[in-house]
Amino acid sequence: MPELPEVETVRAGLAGRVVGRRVATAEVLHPRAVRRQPGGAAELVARVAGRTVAAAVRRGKYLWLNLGEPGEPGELTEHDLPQEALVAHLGMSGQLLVQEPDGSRRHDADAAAFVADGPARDLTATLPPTLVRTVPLSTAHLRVRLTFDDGGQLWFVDQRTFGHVLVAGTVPTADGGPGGHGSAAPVLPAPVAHIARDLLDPALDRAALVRRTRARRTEVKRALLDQTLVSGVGNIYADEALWRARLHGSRPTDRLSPARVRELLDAATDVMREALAVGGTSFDALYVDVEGAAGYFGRSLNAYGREGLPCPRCGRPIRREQFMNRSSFSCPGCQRRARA
DNA sequence: AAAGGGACCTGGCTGC
DNA sequence: TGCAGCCAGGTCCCTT
Repeated sequence: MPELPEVETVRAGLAGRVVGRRVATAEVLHPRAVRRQPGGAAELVARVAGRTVAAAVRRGKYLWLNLGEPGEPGELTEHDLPQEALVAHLGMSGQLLVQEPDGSRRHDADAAAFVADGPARDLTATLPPTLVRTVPLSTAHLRVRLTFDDGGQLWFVDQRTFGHVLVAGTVPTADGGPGGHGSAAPVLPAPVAHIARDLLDPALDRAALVRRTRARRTEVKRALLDQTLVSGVGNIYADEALWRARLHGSRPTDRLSPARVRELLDAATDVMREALAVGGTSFDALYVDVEGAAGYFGRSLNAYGREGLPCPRCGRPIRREQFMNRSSFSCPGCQRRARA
């Protein structure tokens, strides 16, 4: 499942491949993929055609392509504020794939390889053009296709159709900082304005986040998953962060000390940084059947998907519980429930 | 107003 | 073997 590290891997790939290219045409092959687009498919096609991609930006699990003004291809500079963006959310199973005019296919796995081996793991670095790998690819779930002037294409592929794309206008950020990772412009698409900054965002006010978290009257896992509080964390990284911080997800946020909240946020930050360093492999979890969720994030998962397996810290079998209609994995020894 | 729960999806897997 | 039912979960929307 794409959470922050996976979406960032995709964003880095787009930054290296589609920025600077001009969209010639767009096709919507499944209406549900554009269900959040006012005006529907026709509107999206009309608003994206003729626009040049100025930047690939991400906040949490949302990513977007800033669009240059129509009729002025490539004229949008870093000093201009983008007025519109093509927004994408991958949902559960979405992928953004670049197909080159010569028929070669580029996949986000390329970006993963680069992030893993790249110099200083610089997230802003563009990808070397030599890094091209052909991967098997199915058009069975192709939902939206952009074709660039040079014949290259950007595909939005999504099996479970929880993802979506739309073109939207931008609004200023609430704090005046950059809208997201990948652009310094202090704007972000209106449909993303309610999404909080994520844990890898340099403009994140961590002290304020600790205060806001403790002000919530809810369970701590629910808070971690609330994208309006802090973004980018999904079910998998939430469980891993809670395990590292030795907290059970049901603990009330307002009874945690500031130090404990900081510890948890640091754990979530660390686990996502580590996943990003190996490119995030959660897409494979859908297709690879190895010991439940094993195969995802390699050997690094300590709790998620490990029901019955020994806790790497204390050896007690990891337990599985239902929470928010999802599975939660935790160690009964290291992660004690809150007292009643 | 904040918090919590259900709906939306598809395909692989399980069990009868 | 076939098939019904379960399960995965991110986000929006509605109710309380």
